Amino acid sequence: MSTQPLIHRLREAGYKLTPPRLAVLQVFETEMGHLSPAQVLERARAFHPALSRATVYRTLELLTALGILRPLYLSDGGLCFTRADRGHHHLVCCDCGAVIEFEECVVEELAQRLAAQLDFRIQGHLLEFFGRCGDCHG
Amino acid sequence: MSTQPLIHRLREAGYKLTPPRLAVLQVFETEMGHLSPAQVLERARAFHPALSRATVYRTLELLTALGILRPLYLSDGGLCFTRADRGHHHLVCCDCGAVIEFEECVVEELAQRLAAQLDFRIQGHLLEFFGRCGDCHG
DNA sequence: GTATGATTGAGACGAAGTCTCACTTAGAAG
DNA sequence: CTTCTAAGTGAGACTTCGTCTCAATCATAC
Repeated sequence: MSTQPLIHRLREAGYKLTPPRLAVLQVFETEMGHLSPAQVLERARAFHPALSRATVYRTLELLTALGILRPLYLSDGGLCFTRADRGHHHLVCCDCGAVIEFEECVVEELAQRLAAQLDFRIQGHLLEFFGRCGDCHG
Repeated sequence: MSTQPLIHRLREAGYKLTPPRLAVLQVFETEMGHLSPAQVLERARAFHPALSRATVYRTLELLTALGILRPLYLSDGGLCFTRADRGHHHLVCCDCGAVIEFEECVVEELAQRLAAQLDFRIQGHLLEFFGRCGDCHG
């Protein structure tokens, strides 16, 4: 994700390019994983110290609507955001909350089929397995 | 999901069988979809009017630990619970929030492979596609 | 029936997200 | 460059949601 084309997308959609928005974009430029709104706020203040909590939420919502970010609800209870240009695959332990990520993706073909059948433009996916990790099932 | 064997599981695990726990179990006996804690509270009060919010959370946590329920973090922002004995497959529209469920499951084989590789006892899964539904993409 | 530890309800508490509003600013127009 | 204006912002009040505490209650074993 390079910031340049994203700036274009903002302006094409009629939104202004402001320091707070740039700061949030910059955070996700270097972040490959997922971040909570509080983490985004903390990191984005490195670029724009006056950034407020409300603006972080507004910007995350905007970038989600534009398909640049996507929300991710992890099993530890928190809402996070991640870049929309990747799939997410993980196993979550219901007991200890451990998250194991894996890369293998078996859903691309299904995605294309569903997109065609349902007239849905698919941007990404989340595949989550849950159960007990080796430490927790005795 | 019949309540009888679940009652056994509770007692075998050393937990008492109380009216609040029964009430929550009864709610999920007739509910095929997912419910937020607030919804569970509301519905379970039909069976046990004095039920408190704290107890709902405690019971949901307990039933999750026992593998009877599982948390589900939907893209509309809320934590829900659903019966753990099914997979969940849906498409979510980032624009309007519409959720389209589908049944086809392509992950069973992958689940078994990962379980073996990672020593993980898999109880269920969530497969979520996101993007824009037919109404929202122009 | 009694004893006892698990479970509960109520409400205080804390964290997280939303809303409002006066102020600021990005971008357009001249 | 300067002016104008609607979009965007920060601050903080507010609401909502989940957690914690603790005295009272209750399920179960005996």
